[in-house]
Amino acid sequence: MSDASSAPALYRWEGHQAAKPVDPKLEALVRDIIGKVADKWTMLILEALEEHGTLRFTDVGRKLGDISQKMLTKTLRQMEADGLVARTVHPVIPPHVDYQLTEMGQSLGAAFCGVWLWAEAHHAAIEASRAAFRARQD
Amino acid sequence: MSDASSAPALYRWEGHQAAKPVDPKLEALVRDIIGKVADKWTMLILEALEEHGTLRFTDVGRKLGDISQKMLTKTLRQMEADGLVARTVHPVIPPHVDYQLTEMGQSLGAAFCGVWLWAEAHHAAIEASRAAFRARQD
DNA sequence: GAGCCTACTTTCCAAAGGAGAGCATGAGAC
DNA sequence: GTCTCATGCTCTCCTTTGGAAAGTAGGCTC
Repeated sequence: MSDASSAPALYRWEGHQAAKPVDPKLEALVRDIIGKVADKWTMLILEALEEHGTLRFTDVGRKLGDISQKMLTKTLRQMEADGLVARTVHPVIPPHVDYQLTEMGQSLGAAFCGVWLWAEAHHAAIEASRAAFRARQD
Repeated sequence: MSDASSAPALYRWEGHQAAKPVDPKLEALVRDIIGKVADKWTMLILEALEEHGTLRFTDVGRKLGDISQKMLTKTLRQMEADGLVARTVHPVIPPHVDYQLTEMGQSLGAAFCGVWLWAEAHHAAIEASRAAFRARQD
């Protein structure tokens, strides 16, 4: 309200407050990382590699079960670019490519561990909530 | 390999190994929950509510900054259905709706805390990896 | 020389998501 | 009385993302 004098009277959805105690750059950066890392496929690949150690391209796909090859390629590339997985190409025919977690990938896997445990602990409560919500909607 | 005799010789991308030590039902359920919960907007809303306590609809949108109203509505509804947030409608004009984390939402926020710390701790390393990856691509 | 094997790539199509307008409705301005 | 605004959505386009399936390279086997 303080700076509403010069701003148009219209409600601005995209407006952002200027005064923030934390560093906005760091905030945005962390938010970007979260946006990339908090991806369904990233988490699932992370878990598969954490559990099985080194996996080949097709094996990762099989562990996940229902990922398309396009998304598998894309997500693995992104994770490689972010330094989460190491990609080892054995120059043989037919091609042989191994993927494994880097140290950073392992640490992220450890950080996500709590979320997995949470999901395992609360899946019953979540399903109950969904049922109750559905009943409430009627 | 054991059941390859009756299966077609073609490589089946969508195939899945039958012998697994863990319960496949639980595995699938947890995977589904992770797929829902490991959503960019869910995590960001969770953090905003964790940090600010109770927020109104438009305030949540402002904290996130770049979410569309459609996704905000949809994600909040999903989180409400999953029992992560409580939605309180004050029947006044103009409408006033409050959102706050439930106990379960708070526990999920705590579980994600490790991921936030990881992101804050490793953002420099990630950027370095990205730069190196880009240079490697040339 | 036909086919296979593997890690992709490409193409086409469906689904998800963003931008912006519209809606209901009563309080306050004029 | 009439006009406008404020708020939490909802609806309608239109762009981007993601899935399914076919294609590719190239040495190797039959």
